[in-house]
Amino acid sequence: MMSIAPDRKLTSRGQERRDELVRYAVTRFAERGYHPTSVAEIVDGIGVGKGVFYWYFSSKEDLLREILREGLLRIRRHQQAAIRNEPNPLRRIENGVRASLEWLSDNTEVMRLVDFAWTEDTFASDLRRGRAISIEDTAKHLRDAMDQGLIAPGDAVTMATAIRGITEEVSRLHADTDADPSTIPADDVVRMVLTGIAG
Amino acid sequence: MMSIAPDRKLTSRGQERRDELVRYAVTRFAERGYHPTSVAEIVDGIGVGKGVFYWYFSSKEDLLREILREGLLRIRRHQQAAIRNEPNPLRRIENGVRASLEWLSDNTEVMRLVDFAWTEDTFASDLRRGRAISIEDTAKHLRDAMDQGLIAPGDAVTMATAIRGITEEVSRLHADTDADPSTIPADDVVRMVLTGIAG
Amino acid sequence: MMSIAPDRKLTSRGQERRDELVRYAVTRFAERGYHPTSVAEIVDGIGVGKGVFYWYFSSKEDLLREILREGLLRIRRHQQAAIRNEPNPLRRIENGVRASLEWLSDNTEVMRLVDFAWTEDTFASDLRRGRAISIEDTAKHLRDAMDQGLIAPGDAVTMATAIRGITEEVSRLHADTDADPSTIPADDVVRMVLTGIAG
Amino acid sequence: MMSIAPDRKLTSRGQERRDELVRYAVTRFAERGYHPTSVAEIVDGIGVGKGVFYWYFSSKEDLLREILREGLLRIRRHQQAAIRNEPNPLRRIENGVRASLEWLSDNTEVMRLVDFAWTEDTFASDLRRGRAISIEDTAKHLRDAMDQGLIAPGDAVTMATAIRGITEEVSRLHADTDADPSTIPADDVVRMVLTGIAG
DNA sequence: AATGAATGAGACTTCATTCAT
DNA sequence: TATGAATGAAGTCTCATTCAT
Repeated sequence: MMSIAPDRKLTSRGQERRDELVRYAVTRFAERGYHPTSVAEIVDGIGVGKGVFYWYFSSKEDLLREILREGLLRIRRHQQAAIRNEPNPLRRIENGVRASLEWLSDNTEVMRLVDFAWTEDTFASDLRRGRAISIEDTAKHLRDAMDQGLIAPGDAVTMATAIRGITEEVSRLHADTDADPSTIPADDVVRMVLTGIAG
Repeated sequence: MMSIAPDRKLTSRGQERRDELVRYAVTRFAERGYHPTSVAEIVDGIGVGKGVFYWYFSSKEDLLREILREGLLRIRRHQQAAIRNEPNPLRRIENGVRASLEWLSDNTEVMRLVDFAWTEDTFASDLRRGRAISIEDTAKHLRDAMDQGLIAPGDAVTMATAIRGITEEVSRLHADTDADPSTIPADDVVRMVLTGIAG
Repeated sequence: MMSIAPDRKLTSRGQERRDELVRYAVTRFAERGYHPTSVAEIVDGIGVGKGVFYWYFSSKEDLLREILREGLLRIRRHQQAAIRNEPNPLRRIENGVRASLEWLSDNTEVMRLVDFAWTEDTFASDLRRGRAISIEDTAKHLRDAMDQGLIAPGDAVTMATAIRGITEEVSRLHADTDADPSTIPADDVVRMVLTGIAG
Repeated sequence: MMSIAPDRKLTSRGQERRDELVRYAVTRFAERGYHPTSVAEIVDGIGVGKGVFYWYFSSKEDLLREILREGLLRIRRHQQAAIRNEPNPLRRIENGVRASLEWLSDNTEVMRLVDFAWTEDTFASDLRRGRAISIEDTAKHLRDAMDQGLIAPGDAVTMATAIRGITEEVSRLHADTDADPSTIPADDVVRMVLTGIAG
C-alpha cells in the first residue's frame, strides 16, 4: 500500500541489495516465467527475508516494471550511442540493427520479460509507447534514405516494423539455441535488411 | 486429476460447449493474460458451473495447450494450402507469407497466446519443435531458390527466421493499432521479403 | 477483488454456513477484538477451509460490515415494534428504552462490535448516519411531549443523546459484570430518563 | 523486548521527543484506528527513524497503555480539582459532570482511544478498574445526597452509570459534529442529570 | 452433464520488532 | 541517541481443483 518513493536515496549497500534482487529476479522470471516465480523464491534465492523485497519494491508488479523500464532505457541508449554522428541514414539503420542484435544477445533474459509483458494488459500499455517511438526512430532514417534517393520509396513504418521483427526474431532464435553472443549472424541480418529496404 | 481422453467422442452439444469455452477463454487470455484470467472468470463469463470446465479440460494448463495445438495446426494447414502445387519456390515463400499475414490478422488472439506460451518453460518446449519445423519449411524453399539460381546463396535458416520475424511483427503492430484485417500491408511485406532475400 | 453479489441466492445449507460464520465471528470479534481475530482463527474454529470464508464474504472487512448492518437493522426493528401504536410520546420513549436495554443485553457482542467500529474511520462513517437517525427518532418523541405540555421545553437532541448514552452505558456495565439479561435495572433507568427529561 | 524502565529519567529534549511521539500517535490512532496505524507511519510522520520509537516505548502496545494511563489520570485529576472543597453532594456531581464534559471536549482523541481499548481484551482489563472507581466516586456523592434527603433513594450505581453514559455520549456526538468545545450544551446536560436523579 | 460449495496450498503483502552501523 | 536496513511470523486473500448432490 505504502508505495516506495522512486527517488529514494539508498546507501551503497542498499543499492547493491536492490541490484541483487533485480538480477536474480530477471534470471528467474526469464527461466520459469513471471507468475510461476514467487517472491518467496526470489528472496530465498538470495538468502534474505521477505521484508527486504518490499523494502526495495512496492510489489512484485513494481519490480517487473522497474526491470522493463531500465531494460528499455538501456537498449535505447545503446542504439543511440551506435548511431550518433553517422551521417548516412543507411549506415544509421545498419548500426542500429547491429546494436540491437548485440544488446539483445547480451540481454536475452530482459528480452524474454518484455515479450511476457506484452501478453498482459497491465504491462502492455507501458510498452506500446516505447514501440511506437522505436519504430518511428527507424522510420525517420528510412525516410531520410528515400529523400536522398538511396532507397526506393515505400511505407517507412511497415519497413521499420519489419526490421524490428527481423532483429528480434533472430535474437530469440539465437537465444534459444546458442548461448554464445558472438555467433549472432549479424552480417546476414544486415544484408537482408539493407537489400530488403532497397526495393 | 483424471485426465481427459483426448479423442473422447463428444455429442454435438458437447462439442459446442467445448468450443464456447475455448472461444471465451482465448478472448480473455488474450485480453488480460493467461494467469490473471481465472477459471472462475471463464465459467462465469459463459454462465456455467465450474464442473463444466473440468468436464472438457483436465486443467487450465490443458486448455491452453489445446488452444495452442489447434491454433498452430490451423496456421500450418492454412499455409500449406496456400503453397500446395506451387512449383516456384519464391512464389511458395510469397504465398506462405501472405497466408501467415492473413491468418495472424484473423487470429490475433491466438498469436498473443503463443507469444505468452513462449515465456514460460512449461509451454515453451512445446513450441520449439513447431518453430524449428516452420523455419525449416521456409528454409527449404529458400534453398530450392538458391539451387535454381533465383536468389543469391546465403544462410537459409537466418533468412527464414527473418521472414518469420517480419511476418509476426507486422501482424503484432497491426493487431494493436488497426482492427481491420484487410488493411494489412501485405504487398509491402512481400516486396521487402523478396528483395531482402534476393541478396 | 471479485466482490460477492449481495443478493446472491444461497442454498439452505449455504445460508446455514454463512450464519455459522457470522455467529462464530461475532463471538470471537467481541471476545478478543476484530483485528486480533484472524480469518484463519474463524474458519479453524468451525472446521472449514479458508475458501469457505471468501465464498460467503468478500473480505474480513465485509464480514464486519454485514454484522453491523444486520445488527443495527435488528435493533431498529426491535425498537419500532415496541413503539408501534403507542400514542403517548413518553410511553414511546419508555418503550424504546426498554426495547434497547433488552436487545442490547441479549446482543452484547454486537454492541461491542459497534463500539469498535466507531474507532476506525473505515467503519465509523457507516455508523454516523444510523446514529443521527436514531437520535432524531427519539428527539421527535421528545418534541411531541413538549408540544403536548408533558415535559418542559428543552434541547431535544441533547436529551435524546443523553437517553442513548444512559441506555448504552448501563448495557455495557451490565454486560461486563452480569451475564443474566433479566437483571438489567430497566425500571431504574426508565425512572431516571423520565424524570430527567421532565425538566 | 527489553522493557523500558517506566521512571527512566529523560533529558528535556528526550521528554519533548516522547511527547511529540505521543501527540502524533494519539492523533493518528484516533483518526484511523490503532491497528491501521503502523509504527512506521508514526515515525515517518514526525520524521525520525524507527529506533527512536523503541527508545521511548517498549512496544506499540506499551505506547497505547501509556496514552490511556496518562489520559485517565488527567481526567481524574481534572474532576477532583473541580469537586474539591465542595460540601454539597449535588454540586459535587454537577461540578464533576461539567469537568468531564470540558475535559472530554478538549481531549476527544483520547476519548476515542479509550473507546477502542474497551474493545480488546488486552486493554479492557486495565479499564474495568478505572470505570469501577469512577462510578463508585459518583455513587458516593449520590448516596450522600440520598442520606441528606436531597434526592429520593434509588440504585446509586445505576444512576452513576447513567450519568457517565450521558456525559460520554454527549461528548462523542459533540466531537463528531462540532469542533468547538465551548458549544457543549453543559447546562442542558446538568439539568437533565440533576432532575433525573431527583427521582 | 452440471452445479456450486468446499478445499487448502500457497501467493502476495504487512508490520512490529531487532540490530549493525 | 538515531538511522534505516533487515527479519520473519503472520495476515489476508486467490484460485485451481475436487466432490457431494
